[in-house]
Amino acid sequence: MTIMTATEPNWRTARERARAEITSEILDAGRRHLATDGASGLSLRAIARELGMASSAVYRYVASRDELLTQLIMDAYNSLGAATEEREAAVDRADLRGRWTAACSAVRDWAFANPNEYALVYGSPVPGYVAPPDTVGPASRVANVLVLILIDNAERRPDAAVLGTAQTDPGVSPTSHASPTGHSSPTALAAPAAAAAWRTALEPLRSVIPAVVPDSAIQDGLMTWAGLFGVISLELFGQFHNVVGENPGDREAFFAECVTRWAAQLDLP
Amino acid sequence: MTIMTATEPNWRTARERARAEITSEILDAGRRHLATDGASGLSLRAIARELGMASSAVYRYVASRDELLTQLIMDAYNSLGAATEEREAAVDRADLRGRWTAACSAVRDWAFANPNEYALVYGSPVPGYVAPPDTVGPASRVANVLVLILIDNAERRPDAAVLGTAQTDPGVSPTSHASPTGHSSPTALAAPAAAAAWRTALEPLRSVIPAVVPDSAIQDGLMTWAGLFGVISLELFGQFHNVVGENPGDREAFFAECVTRWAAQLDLP
DNA sequence: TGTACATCAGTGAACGCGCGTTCACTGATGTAC
DNA sequence: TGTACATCAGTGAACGCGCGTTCACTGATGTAC
Repeated sequence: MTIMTATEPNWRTARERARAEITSEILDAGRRHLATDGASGLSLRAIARELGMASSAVYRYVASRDELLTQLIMDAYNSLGAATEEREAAVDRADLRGRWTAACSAVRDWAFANPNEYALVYGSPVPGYVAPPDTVGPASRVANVLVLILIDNAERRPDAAVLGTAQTDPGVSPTSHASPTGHSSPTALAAPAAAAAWRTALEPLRSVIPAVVPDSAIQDGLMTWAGLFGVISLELFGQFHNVVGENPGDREAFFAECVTRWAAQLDLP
Repeated sequence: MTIMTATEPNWRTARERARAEITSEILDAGRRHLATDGASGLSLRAIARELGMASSAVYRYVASRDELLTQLIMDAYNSLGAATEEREAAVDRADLRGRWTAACSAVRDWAFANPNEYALVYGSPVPGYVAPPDTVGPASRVANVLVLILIDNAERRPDAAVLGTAQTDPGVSPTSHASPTGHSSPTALAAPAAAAAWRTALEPLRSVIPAVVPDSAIQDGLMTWAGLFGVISLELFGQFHNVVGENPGDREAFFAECVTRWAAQLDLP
């Protein structure tokens, strides 16, 4: 069973090597079960059965069902995060639109390659399960990539920052960088003081993003972020039936057009 | 138990009245169970227990667990659809922006009032469950409301249609009605023939929408539709932590700003 | 209005299944001398 | 290099639980004459 090789010299003992191997086999089996039965159908007994071991043996590797679930969630976030970072990093730093496109399609590709892990983290929450704080870091890797693009874009023409910050320009709700129609929000006209409420709402993100990025760009960033995951979720969860074509290439073409328009909304060059 | 009143004269017998009453009690209990245990935790035995009847008695009202689930899904779609239609119908027909705002906030309000039913229909699909075709109609009620707004908006200035239809304007990807930056999509520059792919992808929706509405407006409509459900899902499923503020009014203010900007993207007056 | 029969709601026991988790135990692997 | 002891992987039985669904049965409600 345990093959003695010198190819992995950093493993101390055969026992540890075997342990790592079986642990990852358990995680793999868990991922496979996620596919057929969903998160709430994840069963330690079924995994044990699949690996040909007694159900009690799994407890040598995993403390409980919930711990396995947490592990799978973290892995999913990290896998998606790594895929996105990698694809985005391959693009020339100055090509903001290219970076945006790379990141978006990396997310979509990952989601369709791993639909159940996507559903696990971006679908309905597992009832009765509460995510431990360890998941926060991995969960924000995709967002981080997108935020960096926003920052680089703002630094490209830093004048926009002065126009956009709450201090210098309160109460006005710029509908979009790109709107020539010049609608001002009805709320802004009726109650100038309350119109800054959306800026206040952005505080948590605002506090971790440099001042070059105007509030309005943060708002736009969040909206495209929501659009990205909205499009992917609707498609993956079956809401595109009779809406977007199902012929080869249709879904991809629709998504590509979304990415293009999001880029325009973000004013990426 | 059964109170004899003449207030519902259309009920033929006491038996039928009781039957309808208990059926709806079962559905209510099902909805309550959805809340605590999620769709995959929905249990006929638990419902029977809650109603104080033998587990086998539920089968007088419901053929199987899957049938109950289907019923709950249809009810959810209909409830959301009715809420949206009602709120939107209360707005002056000419006030397109008001109608859009009413529809959007109706969806959000309903989602937060019925988080589990929302998750049931817009969250991860229930593993092993396939929705019967009866659900298609109710499922599209929200979309219908939004589409009608798009149509009325296009009819407001029908010239846009000529500019936007595939026949007269193929290959060019207008990033937005409202974009003054004038980026043309890189795809369009590289391969004009393939650039119309996104138009082809819109065919299913295209075929049920009058020609006054240009392809580009359909694309924008789909993107805001995805943005709407994306924002609601991300918020409801807990992805706004450390992103959008959690003080009273923050989430609402953020959403209101989203609605305003979506309206601008759709070029609503 | 009264009786005979049909319909239907509800019962309780049972079948066969799967689950998470614990526990005392065996036997192999690793470590200290 | 060899032995004695500690560590750890894996076993199999058990506990107590919940589930969907079926079935023969009782008793109440409705209907036709």
